[in-house]
Amino acid sequence: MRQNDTLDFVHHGDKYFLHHLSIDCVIFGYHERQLKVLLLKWKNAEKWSLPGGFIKLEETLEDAASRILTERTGLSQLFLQQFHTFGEPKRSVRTAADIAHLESIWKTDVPKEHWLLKRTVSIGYYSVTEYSQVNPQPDYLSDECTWHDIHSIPQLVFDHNLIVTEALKALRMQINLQPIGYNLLPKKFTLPEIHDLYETILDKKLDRRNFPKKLLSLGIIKKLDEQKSIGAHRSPFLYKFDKRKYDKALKEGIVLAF
Amino acid sequence: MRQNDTLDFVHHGDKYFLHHLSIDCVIFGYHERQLKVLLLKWKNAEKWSLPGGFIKLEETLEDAASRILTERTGLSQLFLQQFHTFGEPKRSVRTAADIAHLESIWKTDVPKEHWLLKRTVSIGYYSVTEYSQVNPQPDYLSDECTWHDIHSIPQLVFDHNLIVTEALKALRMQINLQPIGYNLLPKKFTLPEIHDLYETILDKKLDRRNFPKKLLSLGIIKKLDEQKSIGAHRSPFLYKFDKRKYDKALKEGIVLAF
DNA sequence: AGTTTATTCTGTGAAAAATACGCAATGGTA
DNA sequence: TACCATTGCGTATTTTTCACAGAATAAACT
Repeated sequence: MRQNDTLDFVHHGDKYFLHHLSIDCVIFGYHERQLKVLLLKWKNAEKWSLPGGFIKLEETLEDAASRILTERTGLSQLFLQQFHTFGEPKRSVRTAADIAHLESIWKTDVPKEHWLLKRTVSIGYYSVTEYSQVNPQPDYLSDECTWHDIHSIPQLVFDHNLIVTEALKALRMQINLQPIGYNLLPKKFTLPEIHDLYETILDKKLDRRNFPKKLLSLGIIKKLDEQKSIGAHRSPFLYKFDKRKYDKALKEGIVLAF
Repeated sequence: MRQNDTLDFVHHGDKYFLHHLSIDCVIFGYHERQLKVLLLKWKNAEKWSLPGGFIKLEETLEDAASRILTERTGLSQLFLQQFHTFGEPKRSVRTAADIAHLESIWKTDVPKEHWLLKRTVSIGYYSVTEYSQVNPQPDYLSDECTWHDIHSIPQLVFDHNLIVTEALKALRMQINLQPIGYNLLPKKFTLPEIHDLYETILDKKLDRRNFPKKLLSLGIIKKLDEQKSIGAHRSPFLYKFDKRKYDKALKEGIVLAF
């Protein structure tokens, strides 16, 4: 089955997919002050890569990104954001195939003008998710599918290290223009929790006293009368997002300038 | 000659260019409080379009964007910035060809799987230039090549109206993170001149008295001892960019928050 | 067992800095 | 001397910075 899938993809993929184009997804995972990236390890290869794939002939770019992500990792319903398109001439799927388990297929008979040997331009998407509850599943092309800390990313195939760097840059810029956290925090959360989230993503200290003021004055978060017990310390108040104002800020943009 | 070029492009372009991919450039032109966009009018057609073209097999995306721009408009050496990739499934060059002077070629014999009929994903680039000294020249595919005020852009082919809107959004966001003006103003300029530039691009009022403070405190511009004569009015002081700090801000980013 | 002390985290108010804005001063021309 | 765009000044308002008081619990002590 799986071997047939692979053969079909290699030999007939050119009829289903746009040539020269691919999509790569940088999925950031957040949990308890840690920011990670989801990487796949190809079968019989030592190098890691981003989840990626091709675009069907009659599919929007967003749909393709979403489908690829689900196929490769089992994750779905993520908010994906396009951030840059990478197209150095030397990029091609061949390099990948060389180190993957497709090797045996190539060795037998590979026409010089095969679609997978062509130069490939890749459109980059990123997303952020809470990773503690999620259990990503590798597909038939991959051995492993695991989270890697943003500070210790291994060497990746092609220009994928560059893609991760650029995605992180885009995410950090985006955070100043759109709210974040609705999908990353529990329904009710404390100020330290959302504060930690922002500090981790931006990788810098944010003043504990000023931080809530902006979000509160914009009405994006609201204070509740409840408090959370956190053991041997003063109980922090709980907050929740004001979904209407949150969505409005998401749509129209804001200037947080953290 | 020109007809031969066209025929060669239509019949053999598939051997020189990446399929399914194109580049569109939004060139903003600034002059005396006016922001315009450079548009081409195709021969024998009433609709306007952005300058665009295809990517050669062994060419970086940036080189392609730069080459396309020079070929279509005669402009060169512009700083181009990639901002988004557009790929709705219905996009194809065919729609364009239908209304262009290539019509006659299509009518005779056009194979269903011709490369120009395929779905096309377009990578968007933008730039800003001083347009008063520039005289854009249409190429052999176009009748006209003229500047259109940002507030009265005609109906464009495909999704080009959307591309212009998105480019403008990206430019306005970019302005808050990087300095602008080095290529748009004379070596020595007055505060009102650079003030007008920012107001025009952002399309909103900026306080006349506080505006210079940010640029001066960041050291990006420096006051000179000279003044400029502007007729029957008080002579404004001249300023110049501090190229080192300007380039540093360009590279590392700043937060202007206008 | 009850009380005190120590620790660690949350929460706010007051001072400083930056920004907004009205208004007056400047300088060049007619 | 009237005009007008540019410039500078002074005060009101907002935003940012910063330090200490308060709360909750565990451990130590009597």
